[in-house]
Amino acid sequence: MANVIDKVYNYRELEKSVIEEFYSEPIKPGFRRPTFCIVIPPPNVTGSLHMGHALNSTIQDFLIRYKLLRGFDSVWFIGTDHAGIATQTVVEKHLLKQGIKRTDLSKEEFVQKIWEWKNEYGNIILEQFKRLGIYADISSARFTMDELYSYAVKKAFVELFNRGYVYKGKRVVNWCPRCLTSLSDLEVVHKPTKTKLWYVRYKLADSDDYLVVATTRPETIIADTALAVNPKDSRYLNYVGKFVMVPIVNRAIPVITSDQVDVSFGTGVLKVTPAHDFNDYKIYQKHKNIGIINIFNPRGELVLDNIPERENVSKYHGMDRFNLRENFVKDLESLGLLEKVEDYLSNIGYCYRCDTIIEPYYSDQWFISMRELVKKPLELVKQDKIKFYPNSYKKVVIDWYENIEDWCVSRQIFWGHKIPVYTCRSCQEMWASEKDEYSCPKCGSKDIYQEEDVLDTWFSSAIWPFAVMYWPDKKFEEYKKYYYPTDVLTTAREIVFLWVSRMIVMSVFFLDEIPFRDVIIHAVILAPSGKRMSKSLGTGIDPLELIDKYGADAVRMGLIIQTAESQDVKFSIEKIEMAGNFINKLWNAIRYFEIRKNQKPNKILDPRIIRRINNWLIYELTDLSCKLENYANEYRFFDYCMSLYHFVWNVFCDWYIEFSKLFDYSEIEKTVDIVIKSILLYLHPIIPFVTSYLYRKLYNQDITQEDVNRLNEFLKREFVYNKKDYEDIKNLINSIKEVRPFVNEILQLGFQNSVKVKVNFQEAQELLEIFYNFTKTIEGQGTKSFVIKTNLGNVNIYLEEETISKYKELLRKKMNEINNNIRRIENLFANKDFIEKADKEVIKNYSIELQRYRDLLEINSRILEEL
RNA sequence: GGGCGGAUAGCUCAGUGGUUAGAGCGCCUGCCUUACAAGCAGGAGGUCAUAGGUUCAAUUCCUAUUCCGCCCA
Repeated sequence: MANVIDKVYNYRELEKSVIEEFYSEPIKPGFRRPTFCIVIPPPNVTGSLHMGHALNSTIQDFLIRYKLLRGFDSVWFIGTDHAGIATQTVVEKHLLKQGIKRTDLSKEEFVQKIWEWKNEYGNIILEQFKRLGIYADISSARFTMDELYSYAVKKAFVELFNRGYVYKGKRVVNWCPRCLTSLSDLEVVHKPTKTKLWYVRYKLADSDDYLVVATTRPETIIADTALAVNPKDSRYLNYVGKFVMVPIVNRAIPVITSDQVDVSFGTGVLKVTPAHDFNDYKIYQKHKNIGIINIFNPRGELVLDNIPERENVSKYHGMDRFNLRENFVKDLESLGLLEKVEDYLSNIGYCYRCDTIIEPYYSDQWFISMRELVKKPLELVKQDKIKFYPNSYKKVVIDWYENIEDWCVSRQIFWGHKIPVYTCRSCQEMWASEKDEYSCPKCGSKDIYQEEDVLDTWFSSAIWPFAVMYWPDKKFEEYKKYYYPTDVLTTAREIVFLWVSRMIVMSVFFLDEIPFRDVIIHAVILAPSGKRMSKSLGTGIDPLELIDKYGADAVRMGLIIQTAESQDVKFSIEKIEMAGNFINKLWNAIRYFEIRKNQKPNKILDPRIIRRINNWLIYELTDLSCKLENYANEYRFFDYCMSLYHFVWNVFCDWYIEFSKLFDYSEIEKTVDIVIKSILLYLHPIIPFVTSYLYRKLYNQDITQEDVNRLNEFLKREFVYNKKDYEDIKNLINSIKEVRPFVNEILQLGFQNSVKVKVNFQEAQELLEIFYNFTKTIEGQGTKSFVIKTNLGNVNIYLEEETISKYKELLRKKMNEINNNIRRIENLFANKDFIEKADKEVIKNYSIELQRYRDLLEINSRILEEL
């Protein structure tokens, strides 16, 4: 029979053919129990596969395939996110390359362009997922703006609106003057930024005295409506209630008190600019009489309309924030109102999409009132109804819920779900509806309009786990029965608040049910330099290139073995190579047995020995499978991989295969078969391509149809575990390992092919032949020898005359070590406290150890004398 | 400012209150030994960040410090 395994493991061809097999038929939900279900964190529709996706998807696919092989109806819901601002920005840039500016197009035309772009490029990332081999029905991927999903979003909003959780209000929000939209707190990235602290004089209205204010934003002086000092600050108490004149503007503003003023910052006097600063806005809410003046338009340029003293600042009209700052400071200086300027490191907020400095901006926005909504989720998380891996995120989420702020959900961009709120121009009635509306339900007027703002992308993703199962359609009921709540959510830490915690809120609100039982927060893979991987910084590493170079299996396994728990790791290509080498090893091990089927060894030992060895291997396998199950259940993917790695390489290949070379194939066949089947099944969640391929080749079966539980039952039924065999073979291996270095050295000194030994394995005499074979030793005696004491018995190694002096040296060194160990343990025993307080088990172990060392010392010193 | 995590071999990372702290890569020695040179057999290499404390025993637990990273305000 011809060998079925190629000599060379060629991942390219192999993976190409297996991909076709994987996706030849859609993978459909089975609606049968037991089920296992995951929803994917939907990647942005603009995205292309990056390292985060690769790791995240590998983990999810691991779980999906692992459960699949354990008889579960394993379902993975996938899809993409419309990613409002992100997509709009990408398409804007795309159009700009063609010479089209956003402002050249009407809103409708622009949205049309985005759809065109989405239809052309939007599925790229899903196709890329195939390269990773994910076990999911890509053909039925959802999109957060597909028709049904959009309906779900509207339905959700309307429900919240009708139950009083939505309100519209004028507030200071984070505003991006480039994207021209508000942002939620979570969409603002704070970065320490070098700037200056300007010390500005504010003259009192009724005297020449003045107060000095330190500010990082002198341009907003124009919008000042008060100065504030801390009520405990005795320096300024007699100024409280007086008025000062805003420099240049010449507006009289009061000096007020506020606990929020930090006495140690600057001069301890704060300028209050409610429309352009969050803290100042808070002060304003308690002192509404001071007023609020918005001086910027949405692009962050000065407009005069709201400024009562507009004639005093008309020269600045139209200047943007930074230009205004420069000019304003210059004028302050020339007027002698600038006392000093200091360098200052300030934590400044930037737009997470375009990196523009955020402007706090007073504007009309829609909010979801969160305080009530998080109450139940908070309890559920506290009670561990949802578990976090690692557990430390539990506290993080709890803290966030406990300090929750209302959620600004309106965005002034074009791409997204329009807020489904309508207003009647005739009677001012305002209502929300998931259907298109044409007339006022109250007065019947047709003169109505819908809100122009769209919803925060994260609003639509917050309902993802159930919307993806067709909520609120009737179909959802059936899905819910089988797949809700989902089992695991796997995601990156950066969206724990943006997404994870909000999904819990929405799921509990709409379904009175948690969305998932477990949340895995995986590591962040940094560039080798330790910096964040980023395309714009050029620090990104493209997983697709890695797949081309090393194969998807190696990439998957390589990613898993470099990320244990959630500690961030620097990407190491060595781990990918390590995985590649491992797969090659596996390939060749399996190939070896294919070859052995038709080949007899030169030398055949007593079959009783290999039967013991078989038992040892089965014992190791059983032990392994217990460990693997625990690791998988605890999401310890690293440990899962590495224990398989060591079993395959250091147990199966290094020892079993080498042993097997001395025995007839008929003696190993049954054991080899079950071991190979097992390791292929266990490895399949990590390296699906090569395992699918080999399984088909060896057994002409689809590995995904197999069941680990059945295999384990078969193993229990057909094989015996024999602890004695296990321990003897283990000891044999250890004794070989102990003797080898010495033999190795002796052989390198002389011209012998083997070293003479006298071995005393009293209880395992039949293993001697193996021992000789594996240590390059022969049974025989000389005059001088030294002893190596192993768990199986003593081994005397005989020396040639010319090597003795070298070995004396070695022996002395060895005895020195032994002496040190003896002394260490003797000291321990001399300690009364130790004898009294240490565990008896520990003391016993130490005394056994001590005896061993003493025996060893005795033998060695005798040899030293005799040599 | 508040919170969290990290510091272990040259590099990237595991791990542990109790024998001699491990892996991969790199390095050194010897091998193309009939599955695999993507390999085999060996070897060198560690004050487990620093200082205290708890303990019979600390790299492991506690406290402080330093450095690095992240999150929140």
